[in-house]
This record gives sequence, structure tokens and C-alpha cells, in this order.
Amino acid sequence: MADIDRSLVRSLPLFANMADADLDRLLARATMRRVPAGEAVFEQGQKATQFFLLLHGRLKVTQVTSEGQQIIVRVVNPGDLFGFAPALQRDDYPGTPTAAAESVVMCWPNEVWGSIVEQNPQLAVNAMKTIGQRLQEAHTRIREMSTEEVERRVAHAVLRLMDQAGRREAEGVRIDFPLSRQDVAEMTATTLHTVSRIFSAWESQGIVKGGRQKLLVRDRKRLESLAEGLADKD
Amino acid sequence: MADIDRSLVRSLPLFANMADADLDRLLARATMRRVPAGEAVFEQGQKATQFFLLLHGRLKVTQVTSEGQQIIVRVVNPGDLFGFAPALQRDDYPGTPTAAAESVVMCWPNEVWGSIVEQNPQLAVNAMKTIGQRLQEAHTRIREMSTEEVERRVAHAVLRLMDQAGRREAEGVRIDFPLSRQDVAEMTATTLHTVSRIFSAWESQGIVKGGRQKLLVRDRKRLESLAEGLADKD
DNA sequence: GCTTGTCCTTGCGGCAGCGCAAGTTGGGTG
DNA sequence: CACCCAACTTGCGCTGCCGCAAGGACAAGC
Repeated sequence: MADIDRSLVRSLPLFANMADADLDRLLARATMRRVPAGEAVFEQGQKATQFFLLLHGRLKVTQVTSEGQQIIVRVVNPGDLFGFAPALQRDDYPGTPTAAAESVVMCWPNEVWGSIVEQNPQLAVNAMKTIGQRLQEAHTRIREMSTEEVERRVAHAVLRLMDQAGRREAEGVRIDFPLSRQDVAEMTATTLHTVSRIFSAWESQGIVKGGRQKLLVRDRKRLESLAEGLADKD
Repeated sequence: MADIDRSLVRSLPLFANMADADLDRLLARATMRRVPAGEAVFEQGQKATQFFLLLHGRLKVTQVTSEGQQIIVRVVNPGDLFGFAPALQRDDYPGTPTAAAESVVMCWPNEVWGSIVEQNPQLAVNAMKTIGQRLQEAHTRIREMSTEEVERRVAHAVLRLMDQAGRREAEGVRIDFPLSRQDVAEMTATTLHTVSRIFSAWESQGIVKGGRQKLLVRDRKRLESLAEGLADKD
């Protein structure tokens, strides 16, 4: 198996204060894998044998209920760790990460985790920070879902997507991966119908510009004030 | 300051595989604090200078929105770590833990965290596991809030409370701390009115027995089938 | 260029659950 | 023991959002 170059991951905050030698040792145990759009890296409930790092692309992590309803738990961006069940002492994966766009992931076998932590506590500290942020996000989302009405939640979700996956363009900021109305609905606990209606309304006000699995934000300010709940109706 | 006895915490899973000497060293740096019912251990947004362990009692962790609405993020049970902002590299506390019943907490200064992790990676691993479970719980809650209607969510919340704070009694299982309808409402993203109505209905079916800040579950099976969404109306 | 499938839009009716408001109960306090 | 206040109950009207359903638009494949 081909060696993986250090430069691929050197810039990631996760490995910020890790010595070159340690990093090389870590990379030596990793494998790379290409995931075509629409395909899952692993399935919810599967036995967890590896943990992962997203190098390139974008993943949507979904969970399904026993009734078959689906929700999007989070979006994985390049540089993020995911599927680190071993760190959490779980033996199965709690969700399914599906490639929204063609992606490249790095994989390590479970056993590596222990030795990493032993040899390089700093990495463990970084990983913990990451999980902490994720917990924070989850609580934010719970708070939003509890107290805000649909339009505000959608505004918040779009703002978050802008920060995570925004790319400047002539007319505004584009969400840089295929994102359907259904996806947004599953992120905000509503239905695609409602999302569609909201986007239509926003589009007629010049706040966003939609399209098939596309979204472009033209007026971030307006979106922010909607998210704050300042009803600027007109 | 009086020494803290090792036996107080020895049985906690958090310290499971920690040597006596290490544990003693840890306890030497801790202080104890009594928190009367209704009082907060610290306030949301305050600068994080310490992290904590609940020894005895029960805490409700709340967050308030900018509009002043409140939600209960989680319940802290004896043996749980809380307020570990340092581990998450945060410099303020994201929520407010309030004593539901008179409580006793152990406190460490922030700086201790780093040295703990260095000296005893196993503890860091345990802490990570804890945070992982918490993340898991948060996602479960998000899923419930997204896909389930109010009565099911309340049923789930009550079942969770039973597992965390249930005490067997002659008539059933009692939730072992003062819990108002308002509290349940803030856990399930609804209003105290709706919770009150639901409890009344359940009480008339003999599933639970209510009271002022009290709750006793008489028929767990029925509650579970409600939580599963098996509409057993009659 | 036509077909096919997926994604999106929009109107309409219904209802779960919220908000208001008025009453009741129970526990603690002087 | 009487008072008071916080917690709880319950009826009623309203509405935000869902669910259904029908139709339109875009992209890919043949």
C-alpha cells in the first residue's frame, strides 16, 4: 500500500502539535478510501472496526428511527474525525455517513486508538475538544428545536452550513455541496414541503437563490436577523 | 482543609482503574461544597475556573435563550462529572446547573485537568467515554424531538428519569427528586400545560401517580409501549 | 429528442398542541 | 390554624405546520 504523505494532514488542527515522526508512524497505519457520491462509508448499527478522518468531500450523517424516519445528525467537513466509536467505547456505529459529494476518507483500525492516546495524549486532548464542540452543537440544536419556530431554525441551519461549507461567488455565498430540500428538512425537524415554502418566500425577497440541490445565500444580514427572530415582515 | 476520604469515590466507574496513590493525589487537590436546593453551582456564561463531580443530590442543567426561554439540557446524577469546560477547551460554562435537591459536589481547579490527563491517561479515556455517551444522548433527544409527537417524547423522558433516578416503592418506582411539570416540559420541548394534561390522562389510566413535584410510575410496561408509539388507546 | 426518474413547488384542509385565563390544591410559614 | 404562594389543573379558541395530492422543472440516459 502506498505511503500517505504527511502534507495531506499536516495543516489540520487535530495534528497541530504532533511531532513529524509520530505523525508518520500514525499515517503508516492508515489506509485511504474513495467514496462515490451517494455511497455510505459504513452503516448504522454495524460493528465498529475502524475510525475515520474526512480528507476531501462532504458527508451527511443520518440516523433512522425504528419506523424508518430519517434525520440528519450532522454534516462532516474535510478535516473532521468521524466514526470514532472506539474512543467512546462503543462497539457499533450510531449513524450512517453518506457521501453527499465524492469523498476521500482515511481509515485506521480500532486498536490503533489506544496506542495513539498512550503515545500522544495531546491528540486525545484535541479529539476531546472536538467531541466537546460537537456536544455543544447538539445542545444548541436541541435548544433551537425547543424554542424556535420553523423559519428561524431553517435560518440557523443555513447559516451554519454557510460557515462550514460556504464558497464565495459573484452573487453571494454558495453552499458547496449538493443539498436537497429534503436534507434541510431532516436537519431542522420539519418537512420538505415547509422548507420549500420557506425558500420560495426567501427567494422572492432576494435573500437566497435556490435550485435543484443547490443553494446560494445573497443576503446574510437578512438571514441573520431572521435567525434572531426579528420579524422583518414585508 | 479536611482530607477527603478515598472511599467516597472509589466505587465510581470514572476512577475504576486508578491506583490508590493517584486517587489520593487527586483528592488532595479537591474541595467539597454543599449546594442547597434551588441554588446554582455556577452560572451560564461565567468564566470556567473549576470542574466538578456530583457526589450526592441531583442537578438540573439549564440553558436560557436570548429571549429568556429556558430549557433543561440534562440531569446530573451522583457520580457524574459536570462543568468540565477545561476538557473541552472552553473558557466559559455553557449552562447553569441548579440543585433540584440538596447536593454535595467536589471541585477541582482547572489547571489540574492537564496534569491528570498526563499522569493518568486512563481517566481521560473514561472521561471521553462519558462525553461520548452524553453526545449519544443528545442525538437521541434530537431524533425524538424531530420525529415523535409530544406524548411519546414525554414517555421517553420519564423512562429515562426512572433509569437515572428511580427508587422502588410499594406502589411502583418513584422519581427520587423534586420534579415539576414545568421541568418535564423543559426537557421535552413542550409546555407545562400539555405535560399536565398528559399526566392527568396517564393517571386516570393508572400508569402513573402524580403530585406536587412528585412522580411515581406504576406501570412501566404501558409507558414503554407509549414510548414505542404503539397507540394503545382506551 | 424523447423518456424517465428525481427533485421541487404550491394549494388546501385538518389537527396537535400552544397560549390565555380562571380556578384549585397542597405545603410551608408565622 | 389560618394564611399565602407556588404548583398544578382544565376549558376554550386559535394557528403554525403537517399531510395529501397534483403538477412542473430539471438532469441523465437511451
